[in-house]
Amino acid sequence: MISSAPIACQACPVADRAVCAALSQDDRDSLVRMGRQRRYARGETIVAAGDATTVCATLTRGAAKISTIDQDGTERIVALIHPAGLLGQPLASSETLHVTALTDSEACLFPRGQFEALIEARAALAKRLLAEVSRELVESRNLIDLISKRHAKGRVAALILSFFRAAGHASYPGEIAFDLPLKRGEMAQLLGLSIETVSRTLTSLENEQAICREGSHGILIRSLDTLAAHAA
Amino acid sequence: MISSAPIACQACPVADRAVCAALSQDDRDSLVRMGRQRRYARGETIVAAGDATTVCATLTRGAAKISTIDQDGTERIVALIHPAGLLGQPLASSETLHVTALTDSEACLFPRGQFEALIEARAALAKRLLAEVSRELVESRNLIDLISKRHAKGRVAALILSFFRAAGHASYPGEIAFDLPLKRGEMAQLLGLSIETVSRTLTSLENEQAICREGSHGILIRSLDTLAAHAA
DNA sequence: CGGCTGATTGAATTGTGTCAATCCATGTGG
DNA sequence: CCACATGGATTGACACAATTCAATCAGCCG
Repeated sequence: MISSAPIACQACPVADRAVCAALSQDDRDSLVRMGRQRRYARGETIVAAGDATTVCATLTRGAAKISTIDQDGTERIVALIHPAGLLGQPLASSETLHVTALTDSEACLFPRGQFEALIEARAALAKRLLAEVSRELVESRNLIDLISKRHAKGRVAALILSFFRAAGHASYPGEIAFDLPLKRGEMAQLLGLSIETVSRTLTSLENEQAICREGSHGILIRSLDTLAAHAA
Repeated sequence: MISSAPIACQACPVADRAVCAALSQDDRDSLVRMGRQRRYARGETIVAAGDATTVCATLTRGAAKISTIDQDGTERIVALIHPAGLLGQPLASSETLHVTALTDSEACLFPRGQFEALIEARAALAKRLLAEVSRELVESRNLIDLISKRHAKGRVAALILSFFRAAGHASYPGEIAFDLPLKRGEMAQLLGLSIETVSRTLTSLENEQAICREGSHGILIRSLDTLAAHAA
């Protein structure tokens, strides 16, 4: 068990983008008092299926996946969360959703009941939350956009582009390196492909000079255009 | 152009489930005054890409799809909306999303600015909206769950089950018929398959007694178990 | 070092996309 | 009322892409 600590907003890398930004100093103080900050190692569970009704959180550092587990134990990824994103929506039942850290991560956890009470009391927070959930909805639809392509190369290219954009370097020229915090199996599952196809597709993209692989998760983009062409 | 009319909440089939249900009589009256009710024929555009920033709406009858169009003109469906669902999220930029009626439908349209002002003023509306958008987010993730399967039969079976559930008959025994308001091309596009594969998969499901087709859109479920097994 | 997990590669099989023909329902105009 | 055109759905044949099974490889930790 990794230790949890009081929340320190001054040091928060997403203080301006997270939903808490909507609050007055006073309200934020009371939110801080009821929340906890916690670190997670890669692979660690952040919110288990049962807890989803009792807790919600903001991811401050790292990356996370939201997934379901069906009866025969197969995991199915349904969302990827980047810093400032929400883990466990308030006001929505999601008893079957697991949240897991994809890389070493950090999050601020809030008791769901108290958090919802604060929503009730502060219209600004509700509005900000609404905006955030709407944003996640748009992202989720982008994800659907990704995977409803007919060919493996298109899906993989689109996934790479999506992480590239999430990493922040919106539209740089030249070569950019970043991390793809998913294992092959996770990519495969998300894209509806087999592990081997993902692997082969990546080597194929590398052979045609679209990307370079660095280790198993590092990606260096050599030709945005080629990727975009495949993803189209 | 089909005529638009003042909103009549007494006759609204989703008055209890739609977001407007959160409002007091007075507030609802003012919402009614700024909104318009309108009918749409199958295939008709409800919200065009550009309008998405100026209007939002509640679907009261029928079914709709939300889609993007990429540069080479290919449409890509990213969500399916059922009655009481939202068309065009307030507070989220979605300039590239088209909304189209899948069947003859009806919706209440609201000017986005005025609607957002009302959100600002009425916490209950914001909370209700938040709940609705969260629900759509869950549904969107279900959709991802649908299509991130590796085999065509699983995807098609899961889509049928999803519409079956949305149609309301949660868990009936025996044979149930309902309508699948998507053309083959739309199903294909959504599931990342070709039209022909969708067609062949349906005949295959029919051959193994899982479903019966009635016309091109009617589905009669003969074996929920078989479908569920494929969708697993 | 040996055992582990994850990634890659190869060869054979199966599934899916593509192209093309046909079918069916619907609607239109003569 | 029929002939015809139209858009969608279905079916077949073939090529190609993806899955499967199996072997190998690379990195990591005890």
